[in-house]
Amino acid sequence: MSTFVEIALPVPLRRNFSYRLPENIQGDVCIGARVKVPFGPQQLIGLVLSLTNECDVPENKIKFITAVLDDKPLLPSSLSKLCDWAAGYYFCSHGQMLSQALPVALRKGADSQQGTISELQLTHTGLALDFDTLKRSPAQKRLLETLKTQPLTQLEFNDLELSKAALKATRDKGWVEQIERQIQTDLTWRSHLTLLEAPHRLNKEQAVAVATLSNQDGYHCSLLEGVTGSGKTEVYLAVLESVLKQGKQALILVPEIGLTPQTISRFKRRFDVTVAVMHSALTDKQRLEAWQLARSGEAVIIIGTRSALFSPMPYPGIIILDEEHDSSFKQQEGVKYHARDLAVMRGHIENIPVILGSATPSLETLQNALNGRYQHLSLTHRAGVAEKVRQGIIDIRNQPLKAGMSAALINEIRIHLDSGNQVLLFLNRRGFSPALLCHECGHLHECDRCDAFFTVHQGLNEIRCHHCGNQYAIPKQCHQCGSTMLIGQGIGTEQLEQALQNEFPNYPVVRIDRDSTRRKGSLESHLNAIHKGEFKILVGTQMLAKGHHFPDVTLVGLLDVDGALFSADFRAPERFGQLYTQVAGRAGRATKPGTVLLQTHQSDNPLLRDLLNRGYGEFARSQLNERQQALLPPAWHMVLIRAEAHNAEDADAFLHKLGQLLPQNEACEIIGPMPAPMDRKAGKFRRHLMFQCKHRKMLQQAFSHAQTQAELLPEAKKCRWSIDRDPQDLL
DNA sequence: AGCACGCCGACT
DNA sequence: GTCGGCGTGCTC
Repeated sequence: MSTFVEIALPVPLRRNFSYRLPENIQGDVCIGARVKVPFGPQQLIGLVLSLTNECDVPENKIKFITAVLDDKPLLPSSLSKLCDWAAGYYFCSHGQMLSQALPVALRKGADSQQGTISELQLTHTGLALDFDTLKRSPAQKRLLETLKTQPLTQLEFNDLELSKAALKATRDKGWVEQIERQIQTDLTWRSHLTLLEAPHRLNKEQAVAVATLSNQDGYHCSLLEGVTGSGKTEVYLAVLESVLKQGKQALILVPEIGLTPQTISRFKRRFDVTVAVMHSALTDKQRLEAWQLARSGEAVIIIGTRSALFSPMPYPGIIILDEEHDSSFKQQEGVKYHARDLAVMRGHIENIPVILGSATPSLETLQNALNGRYQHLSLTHRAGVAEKVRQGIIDIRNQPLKAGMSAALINEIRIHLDSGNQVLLFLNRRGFSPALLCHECGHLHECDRCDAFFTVHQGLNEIRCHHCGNQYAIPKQCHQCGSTMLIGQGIGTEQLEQALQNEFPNYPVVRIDRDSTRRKGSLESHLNAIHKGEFKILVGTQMLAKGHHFPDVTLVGLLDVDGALFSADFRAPERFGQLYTQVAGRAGRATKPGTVLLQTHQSDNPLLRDLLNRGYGEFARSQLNERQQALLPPAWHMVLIRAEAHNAEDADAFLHKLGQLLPQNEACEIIGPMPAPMDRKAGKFRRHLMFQCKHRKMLQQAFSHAQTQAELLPEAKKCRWSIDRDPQDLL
């Protein structure tokens, strides 16, 4: 009879915890069940990892389990295997991994079995109501009319895009009530799949892809490389049809920005099945409901962002990850897992196919496709686009610039505007100016907590540090010499917007960046206005590049190619290639050929020439070659250890010791400790240590050994440190 | 991550 | 006098 249990707890500590089992529940606890345990001054909920008879934790420290919450494992075995593997791969504890994988509500102790879902429905009064009396409240009227045909879940209510106020009003008047309904496991879809619309006609390439992808049994990973507008989604839908017809569920992962109501409705329109949507804006309760819909098998299509990867599926059929190159698939806080890599692993474990789709595949995926680990399918035909995009480089060496724009660019903008089209300009720097300069003494105003300059935000009359929360009113005088001659240095989107408005007073300008879209829903309303043609000039940061299509844009300008292409990060060229290809794909359509213009000081740069002349595919292949030469990912494997402390020495000392625990040979490389690209951030010093290995296995073994030792170092307590396996950026 | 404990500034 | 700011240290 076991007396001890090992528990995974959702705390950011890289270890598990042991507890004693009280006599009265010894027989009733199984591996994988949730338990409530005392942890310091609080009670936490953890998962049982194992039952043992012995335990080396000192007698006086070990405590008793408070309660057992589940009588069977919470997660299906495939998911606990995935978490197991991921904990090893990302050098974290099971508890850390589980706190990513479990809906918060379950971590807080919500009932896992009961599976209820709350729905809105009409009350008796509401049913009896004459809707014509609601002429002056159209939103309420629409809500009541929808509810008359069917009850709505919270999520379906969100889809209606009605305000919370409208709902509140109808509830306050006693017309609408919220009830809890049992999730009924309606599995008729498994034998009778109904299509709501006829599939589109596929072109030859699509048909080949669908035929290949539909005839797979068991695990296969495929890269679907399809240029923008080549109809990847139609391929997904056709493959889904065959998966669903076999009575199996599908998991679809999309980037954060890609999960729009349009994307979701694309899937809902085709199949008459329950679609569960999971994204970061859900409340804990909504997320739990979606999770339970997936686990019961009632949800047939589960579509979501990164964390939806951990949705349980009793009838798993396929995993599709769209825009696989997108960096939002990499978790940046807590366990820094990559949803793409874990999706492939999950496919392995569940023994189901995985499709990675992109117009601009990441070098990681491309390498796997080229060496045959993944199947490589291509869609090269852009539907409805006759002419190839015109592309041009504007050499801005020694050119006078107006708010960052050369005369050539301004001229081109005018031509496109005057022929009635829209123009899109990219500048990846928000604010008015990226620095505030004293015209008399040359002093640049620097954040007192970071190694960074303040950005001037003229509209807010503030200077802000974009790296911590620091903000002040724009100073009247120089902090160094007292002069009042302060000028903004450099160009941000806010200034570019103003300059364009002055230059083209007859063409309305809109700016899309984090500042102009801070309010919830304002991005959508801006985008709508753009589609209606209310704006002719579009200014924006990367935000504007991803996922949005503007058919009337015929000119795209990239103002600061140099900043994007030549950053300290080794992935900068890859990212730029992807950005460039994505925006080029957005310019123009059948009747209106598109133009893309790049401003650079390095017009003969070979990278840039390569990208423009040969396209992303070839560019990516030569990049891959360079990474191989430079012993960088994906050729070699990398783990980055970040340490931060109030004084730099503490961080350095720890990383130095850690470095000494790592092996030294020709198949691995230790770089650092060195200052992070931004040495001081939010008042703390940040240091990096990189460990790279030729072989994945060696990195795994060497680092997990070193990590265990490092935890015990006295230096480890003097700083905060984190591990980033396969880092996406080195910042 | 929480949460407690502990030590210094502006308020009923 | 104390309420509360967040630095530090611990959690089987």
